[in-house]
Amino acid sequence: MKKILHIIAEAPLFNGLAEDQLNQVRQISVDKFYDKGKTVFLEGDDCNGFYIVADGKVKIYKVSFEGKEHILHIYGPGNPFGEVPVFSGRKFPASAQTLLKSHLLFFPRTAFVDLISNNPSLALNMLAVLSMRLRQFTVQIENLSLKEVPGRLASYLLYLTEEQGRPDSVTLNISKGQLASLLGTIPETLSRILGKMNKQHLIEAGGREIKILDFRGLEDLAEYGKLQ
Amino acid sequence: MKKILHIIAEAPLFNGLAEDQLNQVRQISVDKFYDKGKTVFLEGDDCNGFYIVADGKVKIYKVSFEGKEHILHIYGPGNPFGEVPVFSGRKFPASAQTLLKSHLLFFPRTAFVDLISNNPSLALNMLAVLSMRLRQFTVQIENLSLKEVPGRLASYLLYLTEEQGRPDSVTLNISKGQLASLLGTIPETLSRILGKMNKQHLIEAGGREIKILDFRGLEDLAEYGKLQ
DNA sequence: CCAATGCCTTGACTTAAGTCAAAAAAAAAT
DNA sequence: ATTTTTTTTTGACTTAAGTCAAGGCATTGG
Repeated sequence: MKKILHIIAEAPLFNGLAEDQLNQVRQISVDKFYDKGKTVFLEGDDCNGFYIVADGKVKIYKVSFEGKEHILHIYGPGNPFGEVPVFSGRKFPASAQTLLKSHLLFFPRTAFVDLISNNPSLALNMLAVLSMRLRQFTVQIENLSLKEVPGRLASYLLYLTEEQGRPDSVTLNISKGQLASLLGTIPETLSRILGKMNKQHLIEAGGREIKILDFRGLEDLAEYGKLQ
Repeated sequence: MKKILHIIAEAPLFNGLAEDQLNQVRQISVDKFYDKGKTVFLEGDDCNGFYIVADGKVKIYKVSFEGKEHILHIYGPGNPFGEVPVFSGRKFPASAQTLLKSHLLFFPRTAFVDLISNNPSLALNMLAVLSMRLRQFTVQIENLSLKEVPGRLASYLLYLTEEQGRPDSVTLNISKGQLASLLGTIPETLSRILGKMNKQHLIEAGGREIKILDFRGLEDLAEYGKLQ
C-alpha cells in the first residue's frame, strides 16, 4: 500500500494544491478496501460522496432491461469516479464494480463541498476534471453514432499506443469481452473484426499482446471507419 | 429583446446568486446576434469563452469524415453551451450553429474564471451544470449502445411529454430530419418507425403534432426497446 | 393559382452486426 | 497433470437499419 498522501498529491483532481490543503483533503478521505468483483455502488443508489482509485481497477457500467451490460469507463489509480451526483441530484447514474482487488479513497459529500467552497483552486480543478469527462463522452458518443465497430476499435488501439507510449505494440489490460462492452459491441463481433484486421496486416494479435503493423492504416480506419 | 439581467437571473447557472453578483455577471457578458443557420463555432476552434442562449435555438453537433452530421444537443433560452473548453484544453470538442435567429450572451474565459474564483456559490452552480450534462450524456450513451431506434424514439417522446407537461400529446420543435440526427439515425428510418408506431396505435402522428395513444406502451418500449 | 424548393415518405436492396450454438483455446483449480 | 471453468473463436442464420432512388406533400413566393 502506497502512501495515501502521495496518491492524493498525484491525482489530477488535487493538482497544484498547497501542502496544507492536501492535508485537509487527506483528513476527510476514508479508506475502503474491496475484493475483486465487488460492487461499489449500483445505479440509482443514493450518493453521499465520491471515490478515487488508490490501487486496483474499477468499471463503470450500465445494465439494460434484458441484463445486457455496457461498460462506460474503466478507471485505475489516480482516477476519481462517482463525482456527478455530488453536485447534481443524489443518485448514481451508473453502477461501479471492482475488476481487481482494490483500494479506494472515499470523500464524503458534505465535507468535500465545504472544502471546495473555501478553496477556489480546488473548485477549478474539479471543474477541469468534469470538463475533461464531458470531452471524453463527446468523443464516445461520436464514436458510437458515427463510426462502425472497426473504427471504434481502431480508435481504441490508437489511444492505447498513446497511453502506453509505444507506436508499434500495445497490451490489452482488460479481457476481450470487457473491451467489446466498452466499444459497445459483443465478443463475437470483436473477435471477427480482430481476425479481419489480422488478415489485412493492420495488426498482429496474439492474446492480449497486439502488434501494430500499419499505424497509418489504423488512423485511416479510425477516421473513415470502413474496413472491407 | 427581453431584459438581459432577467435572462441571466433565470439561467440555472446563476441560480441563487445575490443581486450584486448577478450584476458582476452582467458586466462581463457580451451580446452577440446571429441570423438563422449561422455558425457560432466549429469543432477544433480555439475557445476563449462560453455562451448562454438568451433567445433563439442552437444545435451542437459533430460531423463524421464522410460529412454525416450527428446532433448532440439542441439548446434554447437559458441554456449555456461551450463551457467545456473553458476549464479543460482550449478547443471546442464539437460545433455550434443557430437553428433560428438568435441572441447569445458571450462570457469571456478569463473574466469568468476570475469571477468563479471569488465566488464559491457560482463555482458550485457551474459544477452542478457540468454534472447534469454528464448525467445526460450517460443516458445518451446508454440509449445509443443499449437500445434500438424505436426505444430511443420512445424515450424522446416521453421526455417531450414531461417537458411540455402533457401526457397525451407533444409537439416536435425541430424538423424530423434533425430529430433523426439527434437520435443517431437517418430520416428514412425515423419515418418508418413512426409509421410502425402509428400502425400499432402507440401514437398518432400528424406532422409535428404527435398524439400519445398508449403512454404505458411507450414506456415499455423505452425500457425493453423492442417493437415487432 | 401554379411553379419551385425543401421536407418527408415509400420501396427495393445491401450490409453490419446481433443471436444462437458449438468447438477450441486458455486459465484456474484440484 | 488433468479436470473444471472461463474466455475466445468459428459458423450458420436473422435482423435492424443504412443506401439509393423515386415519388408525394406541403409551404413559400412569384
